[in-house]
Amino acid sequence: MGGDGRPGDGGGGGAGHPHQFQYQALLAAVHTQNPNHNHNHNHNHNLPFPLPPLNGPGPDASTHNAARQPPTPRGFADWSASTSAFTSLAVQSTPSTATANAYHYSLSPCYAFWTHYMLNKNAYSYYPAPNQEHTHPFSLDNNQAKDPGSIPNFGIESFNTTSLAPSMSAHMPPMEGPLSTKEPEASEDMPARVVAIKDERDARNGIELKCETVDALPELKQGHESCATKFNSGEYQVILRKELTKSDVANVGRIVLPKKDAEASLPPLCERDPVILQMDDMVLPVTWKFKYRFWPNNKSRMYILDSTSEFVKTHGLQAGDALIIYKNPVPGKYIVRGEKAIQQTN
DNA sequence: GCAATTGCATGATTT
DNA sequence: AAAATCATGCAATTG
Repeated sequence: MGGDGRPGDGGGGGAGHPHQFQYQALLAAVHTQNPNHNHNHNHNHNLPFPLPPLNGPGPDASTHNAARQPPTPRGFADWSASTSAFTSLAVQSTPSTATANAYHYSLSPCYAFWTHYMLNKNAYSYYPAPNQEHTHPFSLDNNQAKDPGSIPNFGIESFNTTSLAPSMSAHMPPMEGPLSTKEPEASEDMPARVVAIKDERDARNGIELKCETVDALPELKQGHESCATKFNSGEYQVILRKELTKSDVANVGRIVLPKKDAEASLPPLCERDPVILQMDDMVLPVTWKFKYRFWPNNKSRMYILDSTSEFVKTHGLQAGDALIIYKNPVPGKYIVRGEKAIQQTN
């Protein structure tokens, strides 16, 4: 049955996925649009932010599972092609001492930067610009600060990231720059505590999440890996990370989610009724609509994220890559990102 | 009848 | 060793 969370609307021609190409074209576009853009370093000035024609990011990225973002501010959604520049930057490995199966959790600088930028740019009342006293190769120095479209900086606080998951922090390269005002890394056996936006409780059908105050999370269940990225009064918290398996990417567009994380951070699934989760793509101007549900399994449950094939294809995710879900300051939504595994250079 | 989806069972791993 | 979790294959269902 197609009930699939196809895009904004009944995905008529589900079979062909011409859209992935559009997305990719979108991504690629930036490169050509911003020839100056140096892929490797020195982004501290003259960042490729030719600024988004808010009225129309061009490509018809609005179909399918994903709905194009409206020109209005919505969490991470409000951006345009220029932003995809970050994608290109993302392809870089980290110096991590990666162990064999190490998590390649790396908010690569580009992402960090992107986030940094976008938050500043789009957050409106949510997130004023990040603290600029951080110096970092990617620090936004003056650029976005001058972005006419950005909101004024109200007393910026620090933008920090707190890594919690033992497993994650263990491999997560210390985030640099703006993102690295990180707390003393939680050591492997020391799961840290995280402050999180508490809203799961109120999350009824995944649509009415209420973004309340920042509050101490009771206790992210043991082992729950999480990473809170803090921006002033708001936080971006990694609520779930899944290293994709063959079946996650090759199958029928469904990804098995780690039970613990799913139960801890996604809307509760009371019945068998699936819940549609809207997730803003972290690098594309689209909002994915995934069907979140579970299968009874033995005496337990298996949590599934459905209708993910477009997302996977669009990001070219393969086994070994990862799916990362963040909490979105926008009530009822999440932010999703596909993370390519770091290629190991022997 | 076929292809795409969905639901479930089972074996492998991990805890 | 037992229990829990998860990856995956496959049957059932749907369009």
